[in-house]
Amino acid sequence: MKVYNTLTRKKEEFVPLEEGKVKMYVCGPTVYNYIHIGNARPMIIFDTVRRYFEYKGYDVNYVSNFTDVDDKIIKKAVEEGVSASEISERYIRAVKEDMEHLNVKPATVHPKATEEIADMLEMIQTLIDKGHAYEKNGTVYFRTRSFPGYGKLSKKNIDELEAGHRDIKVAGEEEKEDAMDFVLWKPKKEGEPFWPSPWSDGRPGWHIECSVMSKKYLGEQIDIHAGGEDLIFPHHENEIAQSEATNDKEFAKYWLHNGFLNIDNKKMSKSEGNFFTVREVGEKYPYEVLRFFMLSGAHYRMPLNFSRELMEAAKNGLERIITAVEKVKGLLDRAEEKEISEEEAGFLSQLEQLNEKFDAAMDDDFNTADAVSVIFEMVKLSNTQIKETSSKEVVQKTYERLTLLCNILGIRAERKEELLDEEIERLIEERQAARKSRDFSRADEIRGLLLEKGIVLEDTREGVRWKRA
RNA sequence: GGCGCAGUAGCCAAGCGGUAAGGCAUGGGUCUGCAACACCCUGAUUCACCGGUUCAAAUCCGGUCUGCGCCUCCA
Repeated sequence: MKVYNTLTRKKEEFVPLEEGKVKMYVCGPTVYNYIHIGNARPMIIFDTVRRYFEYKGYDVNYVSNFTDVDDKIIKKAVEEGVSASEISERYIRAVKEDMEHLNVKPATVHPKATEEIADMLEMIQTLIDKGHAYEKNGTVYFRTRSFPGYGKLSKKNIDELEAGHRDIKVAGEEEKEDAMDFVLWKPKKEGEPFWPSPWSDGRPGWHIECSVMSKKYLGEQIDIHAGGEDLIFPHHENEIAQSEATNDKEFAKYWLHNGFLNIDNKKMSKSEGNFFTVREVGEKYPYEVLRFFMLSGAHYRMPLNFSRELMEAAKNGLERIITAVEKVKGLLDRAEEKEISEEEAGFLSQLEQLNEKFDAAMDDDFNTADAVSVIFEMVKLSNTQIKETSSKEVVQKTYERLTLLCNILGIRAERKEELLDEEIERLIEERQAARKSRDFSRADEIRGLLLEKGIVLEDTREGVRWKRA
């Protein structure tokens, strides 16, 4: 199994620190608003990574935080005249709902920054004691130049960074020893939430959170640390500096970063006004379409463009998979238990081969786009080979394989069991009666009527099927 | 200025040294009362461009053009 490691800029064979176990940390959202579809990309990608590891038999300890104290949260709280925790609690709830809709499994632990302050104070103190941090007027800074490996993840050179930002440096923060130093702890301003500390009443800097939560829930060394590519610098670079300076051990072995989700080939941003929340998209498309789009649209490290046309294509593609799964499922009850024919034996071995092809795609740095294409190949195989006369064992195996692969990608491939209201049921029956008596104009009239209600009918050999438009 | 990514059919996209996966869309056909679904057929002598290496290149090397990202809060 190969994973692309940002640290080495190479695909590497995945070797866990501990046999059979994967410890992974994924930087979670700052909860000051509903998440947008760009936030959803890493959630879906790394949830899929996790599912694949689990499928491979690993015991995955998956930690993803909520940053619940931050300038943006405070700003929002002030705007609404409520407490910061009210804001963060509200949006944590919303994120969890969105995650559930997107079929993102809850993390093993979802730590919140505000509940880990004690451990942060401890790590900051250690850094001060070891000479990696210093305090000035209640603010604690990390002494960046004291960590020799600084820049190894982002491949940046400290001196070049400084040169490029002389203008910004002038803007403030003159009390720092060095422009590259970053904040570990900062004093409160009037009205802001705060926690007592040896240096000042205040709150932690952003980067220290992840170092602390990762250590607390996964240990000093972890297998995988992941997040969006924009976090490489400075966030992940700073985490490495803090964690390795504290623990004197390599922090994370593999660093995985997903590419951006773009709109009209431009990065989503609030200033451009070109962003959509997960909920907005969810009003127009089923959530599973969004998930399918994210996994089939491009490799996770590449930028992914979002547009109506591409979502339509994803919707139609997913529909094809679901239709195939439903067909096989429908045949399950009716299929006869009988000896497998020679032809079917060949079919079964093809199924097996496709499953291996799927694994090979996923083994190659989680190539979900390729993996999805294998599902399509399996769909075609199933559509052409599985019929009413197929033996039960073959139908069963096809159904299991198809749903297994979909499950690994977190794609819900079955329509929800849903009861139609009585009137609709009655209309469908009436239409069937009309068709039987060859009153096709009445039958078509009813079909049109149902379509207006968002019900699409399909007359298959196995009877009438319906789905939501 | 520094670091990095990408350019493959109408659209999306895989492939990363051995002669172009898959999906969507289009057009034709089979099935169907019709429609939908499904199936069959329809598509790149060619992978931005120019050189080079090689028996062999979309894949490696050099250069050019174009688009994008990071370097500041950001998934």
